[in-house]
Amino acid sequence: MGINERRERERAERKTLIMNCAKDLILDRGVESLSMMDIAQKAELSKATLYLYFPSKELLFLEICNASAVQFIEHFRARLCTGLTAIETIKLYWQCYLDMFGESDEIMIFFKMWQYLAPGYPFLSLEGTERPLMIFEFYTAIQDMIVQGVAEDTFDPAVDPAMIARTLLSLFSTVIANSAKTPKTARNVRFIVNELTKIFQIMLRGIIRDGLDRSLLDLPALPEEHTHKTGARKKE
Amino acid sequence: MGINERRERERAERKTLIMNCAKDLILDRGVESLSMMDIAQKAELSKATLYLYFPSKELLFLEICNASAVQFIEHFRARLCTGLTAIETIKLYWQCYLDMFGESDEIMIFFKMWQYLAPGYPFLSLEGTERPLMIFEFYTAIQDMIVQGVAEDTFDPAVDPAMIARTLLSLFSTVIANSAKTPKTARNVRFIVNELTKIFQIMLRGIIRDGLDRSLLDLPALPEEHTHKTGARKKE
Amino acid sequence: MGINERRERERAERKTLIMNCAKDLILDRGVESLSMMDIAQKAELSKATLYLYFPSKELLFLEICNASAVQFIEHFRARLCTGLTAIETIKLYWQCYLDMFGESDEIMIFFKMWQYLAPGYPFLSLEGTERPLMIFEFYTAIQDMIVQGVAEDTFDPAVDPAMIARTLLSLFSTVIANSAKTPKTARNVRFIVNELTKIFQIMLRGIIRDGLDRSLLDLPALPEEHTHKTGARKKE
Amino acid sequence: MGINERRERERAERKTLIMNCAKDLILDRGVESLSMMDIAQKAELSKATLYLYFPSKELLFLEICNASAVQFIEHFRARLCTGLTAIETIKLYWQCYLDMFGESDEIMIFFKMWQYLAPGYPFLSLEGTERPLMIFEFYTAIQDMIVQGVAEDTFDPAVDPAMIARTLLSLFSTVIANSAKTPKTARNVRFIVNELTKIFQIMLRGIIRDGLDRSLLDLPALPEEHTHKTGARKKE
DNA sequence: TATGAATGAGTGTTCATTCAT
DNA sequence: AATGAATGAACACTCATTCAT
Repeated sequence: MGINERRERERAERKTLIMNCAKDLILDRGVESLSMMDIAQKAELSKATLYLYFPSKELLFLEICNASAVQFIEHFRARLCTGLTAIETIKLYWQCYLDMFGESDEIMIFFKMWQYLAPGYPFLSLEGTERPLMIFEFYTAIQDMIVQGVAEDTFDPAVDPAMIARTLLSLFSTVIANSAKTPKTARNVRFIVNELTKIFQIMLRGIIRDGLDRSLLDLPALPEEHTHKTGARKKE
Repeated sequence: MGINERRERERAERKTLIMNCAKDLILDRGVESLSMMDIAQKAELSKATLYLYFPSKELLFLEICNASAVQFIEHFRARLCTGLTAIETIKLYWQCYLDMFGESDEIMIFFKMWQYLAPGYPFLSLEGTERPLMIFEFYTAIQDMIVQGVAEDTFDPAVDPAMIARTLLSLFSTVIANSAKTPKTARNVRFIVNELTKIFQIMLRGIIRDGLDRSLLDLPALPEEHTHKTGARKKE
Repeated sequence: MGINERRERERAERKTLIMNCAKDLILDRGVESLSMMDIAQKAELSKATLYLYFPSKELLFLEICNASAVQFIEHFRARLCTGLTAIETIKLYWQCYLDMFGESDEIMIFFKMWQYLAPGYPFLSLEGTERPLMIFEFYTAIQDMIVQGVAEDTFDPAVDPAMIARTLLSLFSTVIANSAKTPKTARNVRFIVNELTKIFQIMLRGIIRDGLDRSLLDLPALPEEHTHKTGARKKE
Repeated sequence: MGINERRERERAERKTLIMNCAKDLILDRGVESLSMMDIAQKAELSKATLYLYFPSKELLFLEICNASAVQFIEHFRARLCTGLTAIETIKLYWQCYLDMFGESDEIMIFFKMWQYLAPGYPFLSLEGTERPLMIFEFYTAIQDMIVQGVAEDTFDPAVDPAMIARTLLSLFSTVIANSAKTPKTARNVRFIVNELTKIFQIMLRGIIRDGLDRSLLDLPALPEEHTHKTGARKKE
């Protein structure tokens, strides 16, 4: 069986290689204008070889999107512990966003891909899609926190947790995907993160139960020393 | 002179025909995959004929976008009167959205086009674009209202009006453009409008000055009799 | 009959107008890239109207070519008088070239058109062409002079007059048509004329009968005062 | 390594196939009206395949032109030896033209391509062209010979070598390119060659130093047995 | 397993020509 | 007589996908 295992490992490595090349190109030049030939050239493979690992361009893209989503979700789950209040969980979730955004480009790739592959999601066809998108995890995680917050009497009981989850995700998606459009040198991580934080905070204030102290919701700010970090992915 | 007038009228009608065909296709299948040949076929014209009315695909698209923007802005301006408080103006602005959204597809087309033509706007390159996009009007209108609200001591003085305007516009854009992706038959105008209303209300609650009564911000709901109306554009 | 005459006169005027517009455009931008729409716009007529006066683009061009040829030939014939030796006639012919080249753009238009319409002529298909090109007149005129020169014992009896005529015409054509490719401001009439004169003189020296004094063949040089004149056609 | 070599050989063969198809079409119907689709059809390939071998139409044409130029220049250089007088070198150069013209169509293709790619050259923009055209070699070779002839006191010191080179090249170009326009069956190689020879001889006589014996310049004639050969390229 | 080669179906755009009015 | 409108056929070029080797 050793030989089969090695085969599978090598196959996985090749897949990862291809996906990483595609990711680099997505960051550089966007999803729309990305062709299979571009990816093949970057990976120093032939176009035909790409099709040995991915049955189509669409599915390659989908896998990239999911892989990035998994990275975030695992990052989040690794830090999640039991016994947290809704507010604490939300703050943790938020901190994970900031971590990922400051330290790697996976979040950007995820949102760019998502907007390309399922632009309407999650505002529509939540149930209709047959594609196994990890996006669902992002969505339910937020939703669960809101539900918990309502149960804990922190959030206005009139809020619709599903809608809040959709809206927050959409906002994050828009802000982050757009920030990816600025050239790397000019992209100001700190600015984006602050923008996101403010929006998030406004949304939370908007759903807090009447009478509670708003300062409960103050979110962690990006530590000063992250300002100059623009992402971990190395460029050749 | 009668003949020249008729000619001009017919020409304008033909332009409108082409733009309407393009709009229908945009609503059906999105902007990205829309080709000049598709439009020509829909309009039952030759591709070359399109070029008699629009010098390029880009300018055809821009004209569609602007025409839709103008429709909204005129609708809004016609209802705008002096002496309104910020909150009243915001409610009016909002009502105009609802009117347009319930009665025609122009808002949808506008937001789809916008996302295609200036995808990062207004989150980036506010000043950088040299294209005379009506989008700017949408943006400044919201911003002005927030500024007025801060001045009137209705909104939290800590808010950044430009950021709020960006965020609101982005939310409207995302929700509406995405709602356009659902098949016509299934699209539930009432659902979308309620969604938008709730989001807007949450955002406003999030920026209201501490201590003010939130019910000040209650927005007009879509009247019951609009529920079954799904848009004025006829489909062949 | 007066009304018919006026009609015909007006028709001729319109034809001339169209041809002049085409000529201007040929001088400016060359023959290859010249479209019927360009001509129509310049003439402030519709494309369809052009077809009332010329059955096709090709025949319009042909007529322009012939008209320019006629201008030169008439210029030459008006100055031709009986009793001239071959050398004298050649010098006269030459002087007419210089006149036309210095004073109007007809020669340029003619050669440009010629190269476009019948690029191989007269090196080939002298007899094969069914198109009534005035080019033939240019050719036979030179040929006749060479024949006369041989008869008068000025030129080497071994020369083939037809071939000399073909070659000279080809040289003039190449030099002049190419000179038209330089931008108007830079075009140095004097340079071109001197170039042509030297080439012509070399050809004549090459065919003079052995033993005759070469200085017989010295050609008139362009008078100094023509240097700054670059053509009579006015530009709007 | 054998497989790579074979691949490269096959690729070169396919390139040659495409170029040869293009050449045939150029000979048949000229450069101006030649489209990529024509070439693809002739080569029994798809249009897209052509782009696997040549990045653009322009570069395909340029390569054809240069390849033909290289053929001539190599033919000439292979025969060039040191210690020749200017007259001898000129005669050799000439003989090489005749060889090529009698035995293959490369000269024709070269001149046709040249007129298409750099129509004014060398009469204008000698220095302005940034395209690495082999044409330059043709030109300087002739110029050098004239300079040498003047130095050796064979040619009239008043001649301008650059101008003579321009003129001769233009003549060759015109005659040969034009001769390519006659239908293959009718094209009389002998006639063209004799024509060229006479013209060349006349030009040389026109610039020989006064007093020298003209018979010095007698050029080699095409051997009788070449008369019926009309070119080596086979037609399907 | 990997790939070079190939291609069909497209893209936006241009233009000489026709025809109803 | 004049023209606005229309178009078919063409153009150079691209790209996701297939297949023989």
